[in-house]
Amino acid sequence: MTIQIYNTLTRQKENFKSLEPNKVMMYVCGPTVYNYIHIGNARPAIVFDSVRRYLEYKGYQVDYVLNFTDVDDKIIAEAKKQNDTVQNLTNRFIDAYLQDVETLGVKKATHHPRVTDTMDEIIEFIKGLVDKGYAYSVDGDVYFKPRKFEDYGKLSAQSIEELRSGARIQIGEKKEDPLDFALWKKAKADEIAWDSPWGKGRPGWHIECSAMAKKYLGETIDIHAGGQDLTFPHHENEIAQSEALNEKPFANYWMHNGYMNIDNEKMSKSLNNFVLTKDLIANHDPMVLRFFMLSVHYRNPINFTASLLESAKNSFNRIKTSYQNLEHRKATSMDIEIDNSKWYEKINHHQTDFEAAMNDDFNTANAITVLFDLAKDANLYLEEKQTNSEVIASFQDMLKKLLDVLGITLDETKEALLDEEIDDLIMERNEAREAKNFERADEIRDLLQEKNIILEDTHQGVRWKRG
RNA sequence: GGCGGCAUAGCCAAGUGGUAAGGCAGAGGUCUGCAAAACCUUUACCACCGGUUCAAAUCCGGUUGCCGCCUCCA
Repeated sequence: MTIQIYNTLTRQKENFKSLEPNKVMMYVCGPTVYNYIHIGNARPAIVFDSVRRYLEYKGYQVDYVLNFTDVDDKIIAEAKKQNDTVQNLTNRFIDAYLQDVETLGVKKATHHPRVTDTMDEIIEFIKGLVDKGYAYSVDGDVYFKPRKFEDYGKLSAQSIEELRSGARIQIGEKKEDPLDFALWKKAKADEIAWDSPWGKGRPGWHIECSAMAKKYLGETIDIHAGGQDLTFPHHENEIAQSEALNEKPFANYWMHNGYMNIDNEKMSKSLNNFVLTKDLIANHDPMVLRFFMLSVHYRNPINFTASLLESAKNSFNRIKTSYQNLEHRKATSMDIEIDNSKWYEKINHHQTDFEAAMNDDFNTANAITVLFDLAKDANLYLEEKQTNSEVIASFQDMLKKLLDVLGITLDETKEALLDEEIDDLIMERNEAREAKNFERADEIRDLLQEKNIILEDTHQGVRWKRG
């Protein structure tokens, strides 16, 4: 069974075939680092991390590149505002970004290049485009000419004439055509700048990604991904730059994730309606946020509200609880000699279903449904009078394995020992229950609940969990 | 104006030609000293109108509503 990917370039699902067998080269557009990321920014990080994890699960070695745009107009403006250097500012927010996404279970990229560390390659790239006649310099600026690139508009499905009507020339720009976009921007008096054949300046936004993708992955890559809003102009321009220079396809598959909405409107820095990731995960289980995001197909929009997150938490709890109940049952399971093949078959069947869901353009919503099915069967198994520890372990292993593909981990540290006082209270309650002193038993249960410890009486003894 | 997306139960969300997955919330039941957890049962004129088809949530045309890109944005 092959993986199918919806390719924005062709607007249809295609069978995925990597350039090299068992290897995938993947580039994801990263953040411009002048602020903390909001949960909309976290969506591509999570979604494409799951894509990567699934590809790895399927045996591919994935070269995953996620860049940092660490110099641009907004960064310069923000640094000025904070009376800090561009470098200090960007270092700070790169660290913050990495910390946020790590908390969300995102694996580190193979490479995390920064624009400011890729300056030589960027300048070389621009030189090449100028030499080929795709770009021209005017008074310290360098512009790319989309008109010269025949396929311009192929990703966003727009004709060059239609695009032209919407294009504007900003004051101070010296473009030959409104569609032309900057590859190199001349530095203003006190701005951070690099030397180039066109004088002191810094790169335009689009050229960075073309140069970084080429440097770390090569001239043609397998998958290029990012948010839907990058389709035009950013990715369209990347294609134009890279294919104009390299004369070969830039990326075989283009993937774009849908927006994170808030009150049904796009969450964005410019609309100022965002929720910072760091603020949210300070008060909520980051795995719940991840689960929430993956419960919707990556190309569809997600509306964010507190109650939807709460609902996702309850959903996730179903899987978590199932795992914990398996864990609790381990102690009283024996290696009984009965035929367990039925359960093993079920477990394997769920794995197959999970893969089928993921093969279908990374349909994590359906993959999660399979996790519910697996948890359901685990719960049914726990209804059995006698359980086998190997079957229990198989359920647990499969749950963990599939959750791991989605980048979701179950917190097992809670199994740490309770302190003695609590332990004593549980013992006392057990004695009270045996003596049918239910008043005292309930009192103790309420007392522990105040300490966020929930007791559950089962046929196999008392089970506890944190609330 | 150009391009694109979306509309499925109280809520969220899969499903893109064969008669509606799953989860949350709710209701009833089983189990339990009571709870909890779990299990069982239960909830859909698939925005509207027309067309194609033996058959449409799914394809085509139209209508309405919402959203996005075309300008920095994941």
